[in-house]
Amino acid sequence: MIAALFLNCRQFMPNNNPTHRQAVTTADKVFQQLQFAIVEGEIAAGSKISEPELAKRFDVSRATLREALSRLEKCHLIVRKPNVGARVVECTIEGLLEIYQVREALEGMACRLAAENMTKEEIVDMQAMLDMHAKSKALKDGIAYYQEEGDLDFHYKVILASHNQQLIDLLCGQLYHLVRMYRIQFGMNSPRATKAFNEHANILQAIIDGDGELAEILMRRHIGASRKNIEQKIKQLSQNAQ
Amino acid sequence: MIAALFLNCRQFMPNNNPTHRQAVTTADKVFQQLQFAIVEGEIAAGSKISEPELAKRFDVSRATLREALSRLEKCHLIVRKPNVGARVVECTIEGLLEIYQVREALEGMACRLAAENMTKEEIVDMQAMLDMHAKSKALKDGIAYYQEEGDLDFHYKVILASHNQQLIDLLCGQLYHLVRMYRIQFGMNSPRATKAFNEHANILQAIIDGDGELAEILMRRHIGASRKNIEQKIKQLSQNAQ
DNA sequence: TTAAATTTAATTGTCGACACTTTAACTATT
DNA sequence: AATAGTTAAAGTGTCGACAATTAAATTTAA
Repeated sequence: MIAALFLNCRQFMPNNNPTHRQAVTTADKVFQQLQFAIVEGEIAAGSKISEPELAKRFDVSRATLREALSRLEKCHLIVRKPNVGARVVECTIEGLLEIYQVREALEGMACRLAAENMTKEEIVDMQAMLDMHAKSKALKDGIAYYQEEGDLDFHYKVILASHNQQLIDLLCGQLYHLVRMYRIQFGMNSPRATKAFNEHANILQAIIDGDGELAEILMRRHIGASRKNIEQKIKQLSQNAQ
Repeated sequence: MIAALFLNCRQFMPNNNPTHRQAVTTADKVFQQLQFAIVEGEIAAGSKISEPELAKRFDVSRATLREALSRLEKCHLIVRKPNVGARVVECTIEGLLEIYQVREALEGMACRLAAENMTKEEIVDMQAMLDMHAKSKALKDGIAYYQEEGDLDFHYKVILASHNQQLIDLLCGQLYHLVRMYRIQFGMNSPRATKAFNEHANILQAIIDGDGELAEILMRRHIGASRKNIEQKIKQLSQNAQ
């Protein structure tokens, strides 16, 4: 049971991503594999991307590969220069800060809208999820990792509950792959397990009460706290390095 | 002088867009022309896009055209379905509302960051712009249209002043083309000329004071008021139609 | 020896053609 | 006449090759 959970968790987000459609074309498959490889660091951040090499590696034509690259660019995982080529995006502290600022704004708004638009079914579903998270806290092993994915799942459900397609596309479609990339590459896979859970519970309560204003404030604080937590860890890391 | 202004204004945003690079490749040019055609309504909203037809019309290969389509999809001007094709996005009232909600969140944050990060040069530049807007209010002809572009220019400068590349890409790179499309297709080219100017002035003052919190609140109100204004106009339109 | 200029190699952008899927038209059956 | 099944047409996805540009290597000049 738990083992299966871990197995699935590795690709949790892509599979659970509501904006993530089943791959039908070969360009889709190449895109997904490349996305995974970049997010997980198998293709190093900042490294140059060679179209002929990758096309051979995936055994597809360059046209197909370029279609996949085009989508990677869409979610900011690579950067392209005309007549020069593509590079995997670099993970900088400034970049991390920028993403969290965007998330604070967008997810705050999503949370407000969720409080205004959420259906009863969605609320029940969300409460069930939080209950599950509460029980899993008792487990000794894998708490951090589960909480990590649980955190993402919570945020996902809130975003979906906003019923705003633009927000859903922006957050789930493009931004979250970058978020995951940063978390993995900086080794931040256990952010504030217990505190985060309590914050989730408070946010959900505000949503249930239909208090959009409070829900937005709480979500922004939640994300802001997560950002500060990561910044602090990075600071420690750089101190130890010296 | 004024005539030249008008001439430029027609393509104001694309040219002034900081994320808008000079077209070097032919796919770039096709993309820009298609973008303009869709935003201006020359290619009807909701209409199907035929790759062979457009390729012939622009005298390029389908590969080049598809590269251009890929970028149109990136800024949500078209929607693609695998093995079926692309359609120009439809302008619905719900869609308009969604965009304004996203803008309220993102530009609010951009405004907060601008208050924290703006340089003296940027402040001087912005004050000069507002002074120019104040004088142009005296002109009899073209006030509305100028204010329209002036409004966009103000928002642009605020977004740039946030110094957050993610925000700049999201807002200037993709979202604003949709915003312009909606304004043009719904015929909303003169939103609250005088009121908007005063609001701009207040926002700039908050930025100069370094009061990020207030700057964000004012910007959100400003965009919210603009949204309500448009919603009201649409309501009147649908009433007259009956 | 260094720096500039030229040539070479490699990579990206673009093209036309083919394979597969979807949609439309047509035929056959109830 | 209406529906189901079949066939034909159109459109999208993919491929390999050529053209244009950039980066590297070599040569030449100071």
